[in-house]
Amino acid sequence: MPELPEVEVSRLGISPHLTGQQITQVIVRDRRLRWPVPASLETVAGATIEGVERRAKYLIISTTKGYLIVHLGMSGALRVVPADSLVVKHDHIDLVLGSGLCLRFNDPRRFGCWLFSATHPSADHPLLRELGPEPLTDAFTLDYLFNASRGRQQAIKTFIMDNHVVVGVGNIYANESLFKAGIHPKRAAGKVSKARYQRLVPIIKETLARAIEQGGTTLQDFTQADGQPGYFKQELMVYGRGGKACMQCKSTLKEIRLGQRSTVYCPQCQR
DNA sequence: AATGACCCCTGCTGGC
DNA sequence: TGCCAGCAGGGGTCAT
Repeated sequence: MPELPEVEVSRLGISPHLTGQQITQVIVRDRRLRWPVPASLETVAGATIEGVERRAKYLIISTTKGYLIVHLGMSGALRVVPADSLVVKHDHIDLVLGSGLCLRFNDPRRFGCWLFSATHPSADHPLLRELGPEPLTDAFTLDYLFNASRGRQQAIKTFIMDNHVVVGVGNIYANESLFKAGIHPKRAAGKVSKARYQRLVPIIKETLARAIEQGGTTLQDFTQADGQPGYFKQELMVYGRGGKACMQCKSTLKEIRLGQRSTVYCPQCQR
């Protein structure tokens, strides 16, 4: 679920309910997340929320008493619900708000995290300080990506999924973007021509941006008890379609593993 | 420095 | 129907 678009959609969905609200209570039901939830998390009780930002797939909740760093991992979800809503399995954390609502975190696999930072984490926190540029900003350019790729033997797919290179390109969008750009996922990043990066960079931006727009469906369902949308499934050209026909040339799509992740491509369209 | 393997965890699917 | 292997949208850490 949480690709960059989903995280951004979550941010847009929760931000209006959080900003300006006082945190009346912090409820931690299970501390066993990616890292143990620190006791310092509870110190934001009584603080007022100033805003919610996103950096890569991290959400940063700014409060008058410090910053919360939230990651959804593979299966995490954030919802704004009435504070007395029935707690279900895997509801690990609540931020109870003065409005009577609460921000509720559910995460079956517990790969997500909730951490506290006294200072703004984007520049100095170990998890955030080494991150590459945001793909949807002007910092992510053809020249940047091309220069970063020179000398790299690594497969281009793992290269564009590397958060040091560019953040937020998850497995789905790496597959889809390389297909649209006509680039074979195993090709060495350093051997892809500048002309092909010139195609790839805007394709990554467009693919992510459109998915955020589609995430609007999730946004509408946001306060409902459960919304399990499959809204970009119908747009996927290769992801999850191994063995099926290429939508462009009808060749059989190949599925391989690259960096422990399923990788699907068209051997005809992608070189 | 760069690269790849491994692991964290639960839930779902597909094969037998 | 039940059981089990394999896989899942992330990413930090460690060994090479």
